Amino acid sequence: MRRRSQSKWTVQESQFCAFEMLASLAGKLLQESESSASSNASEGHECDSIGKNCFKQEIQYDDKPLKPKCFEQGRCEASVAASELTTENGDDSKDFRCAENNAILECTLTKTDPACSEEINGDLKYGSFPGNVDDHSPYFGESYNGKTENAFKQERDPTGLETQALNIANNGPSKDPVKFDRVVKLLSCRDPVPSVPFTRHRNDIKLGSRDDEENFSRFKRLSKRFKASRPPTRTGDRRIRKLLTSKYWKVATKLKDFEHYRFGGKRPLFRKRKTYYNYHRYQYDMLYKQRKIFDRKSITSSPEKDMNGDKCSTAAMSDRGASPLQFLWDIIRVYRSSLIKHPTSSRILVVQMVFDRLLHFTCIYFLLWFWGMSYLDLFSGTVKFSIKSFRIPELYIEVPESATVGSLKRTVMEAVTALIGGGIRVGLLLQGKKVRDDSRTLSQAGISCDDNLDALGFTLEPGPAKAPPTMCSEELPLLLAYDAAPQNLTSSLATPAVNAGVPNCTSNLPLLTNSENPATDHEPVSSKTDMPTDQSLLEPRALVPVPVPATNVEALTAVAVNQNFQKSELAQRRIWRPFSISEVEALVQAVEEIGTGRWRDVKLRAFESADHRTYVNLKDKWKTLVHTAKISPQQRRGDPVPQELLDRVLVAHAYWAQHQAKKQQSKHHHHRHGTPSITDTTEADRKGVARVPIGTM
DNA sequence: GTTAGGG
DNA sequence: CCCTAAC
Repeated sequence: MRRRSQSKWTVQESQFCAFEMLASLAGKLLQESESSASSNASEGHECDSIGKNCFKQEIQYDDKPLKPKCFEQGRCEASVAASELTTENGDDSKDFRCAENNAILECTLTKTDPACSEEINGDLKYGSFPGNVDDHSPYFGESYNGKTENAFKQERDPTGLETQALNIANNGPSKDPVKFDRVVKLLSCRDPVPSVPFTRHRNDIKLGSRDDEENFSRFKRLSKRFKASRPPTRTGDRRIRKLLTSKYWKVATKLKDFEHYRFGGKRPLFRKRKTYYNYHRYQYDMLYKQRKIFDRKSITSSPEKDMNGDKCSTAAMSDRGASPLQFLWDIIRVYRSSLIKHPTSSRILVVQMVFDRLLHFTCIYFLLWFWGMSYLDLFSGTVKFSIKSFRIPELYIEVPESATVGSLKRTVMEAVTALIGGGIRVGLLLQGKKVRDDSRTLSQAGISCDDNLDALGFTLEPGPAKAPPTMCSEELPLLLAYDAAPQNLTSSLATPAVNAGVPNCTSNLPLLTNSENPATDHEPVSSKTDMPTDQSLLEPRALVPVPVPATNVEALTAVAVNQNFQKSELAQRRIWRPFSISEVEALVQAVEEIGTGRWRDVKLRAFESADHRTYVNLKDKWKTLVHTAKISPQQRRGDPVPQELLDRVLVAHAYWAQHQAKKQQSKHHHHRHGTPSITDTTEADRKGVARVPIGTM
């Protein structure tokens, strides 16, 4: 009997470590497959002898790009899997928010080479549960000590469905189409209501204290060995946060969402940072799934695997002549749309659109993009992953009541395009019925704030595919945040254009809550016929190998992914608005009068009507002004600020700094002696009396 | 909600 | 422009 043990190394985390690790890991795997074209016959042997070190080095976070042989040439595979979950109270599984709260990010690294696996397994099994093993599998039969594992498996997977899924994923789907269908459903999980057993056992695992305890201790042991899997320390966490802020704020935001989804609705205990320890402790409660992905070489050599490997994606994509972008139409829906009262004008309609979740395919796109891989890589054996529950922002659209139906559709289309890319067609529903006459005005069509606040609906349908706009890459690719990541992907983080088209009136608007109407939620808003779905991609029957230049697909994918994410999830950054000279003037003036510690007052006095300037903006601008004033003119960039203004900046800065120091001093003095000091100007400040003396200016 | 400061 | 801490 063929002996093959399987090692799994599974860590589940929220926050950033998972991502950090995955990115690092994926990057290194890629690096290896790229740079190690020349390997030799002694691989297996070498690996046996240095297996532990190999692996340890491999997933170590800190640099050290050592290349263990056993990771070369796609023989080792990383698998990240996550699935749709519902809540424990399965009855509520239709609840949008419930489902949202269960995003799971899970990483499974699977070592597949038999020659290497044993050594590594010895090291890695600490962190893994031996689930997902089919007793009848010739691959696994021998290497398991049946009882415990079986019991555990039963407990976790009472129907065996998951086991089947994994088994089939491992061994290929061709033998039992029916079973495979089930499994495909399970794995792809487009259905927001996954099978109950699947859900339940995971929750059991996550919440069960016994397992938690066990896992945690396992994890601790594991983390001693592998730096990458260490429990994030405060410092580490902080470092990663730092890493992900600023230029990488977008990802940080996204990851925060993960965190939110992961824990937001389920474990109040973990909402607060105070419970940091417990929080992290529970992060390592684990894990359920691993999937082996096809070996790159065997895909090309085995016709059977061709059926569900590489060619699948190629066929599915090219078959429909679709740009990868169009995959999205199948998974983006308007979850709810309604009219909202405009804060000031009754003649203006404000349309609120809440999008359905982006299901896991979109998330896959994101990760592909994140790792700089192409869609085809998904099927060619490098990594496999999915993540659930991305959110795209709500959309607010203002239109005058006198606007036409057509213009509303167009406006929505533009806004949505800004969010997720082009090539969409927007339909308008009123009371569930399509409004077709584009030429009528909204009030003629019966759309007004007065009566039907909730009767409005939209459909998003795939429209004529447009060529993705070219991207400019002004900033470094996000991937560079991880030194191991491939750097050849020219991803762009250019400022998205969303704000231009979408009035940012979120904060001003009273939200109509609890107005969800489940009946309209699942309006067939996406074409059932044209759209490639994730399922169709995995489905054997859908596979009609069509030769297509892979490079095109890759290119398109990269672009689409980038755009989609930069424009949806990542599109909330305020657009950059350089300060004009007159604004600077006003700011300087105000600070001269008010001082540097009362930015709210500055805002109120000088920028009251400038909605796009917050007091934080002003404070930041002052900061940069001071800096600009201090450096030499040659070092300055951008629109030159008149030297006269900069001089005033310096004077005011110095004055108020001194003023503040004096205040501090007097405070201390006051404290020590208990007597008020006449130098205490706090009261004067508050009234705006104090200001930079004219003489000093 | 504001302010201060690092990025 | 963002984020967080501290207030």
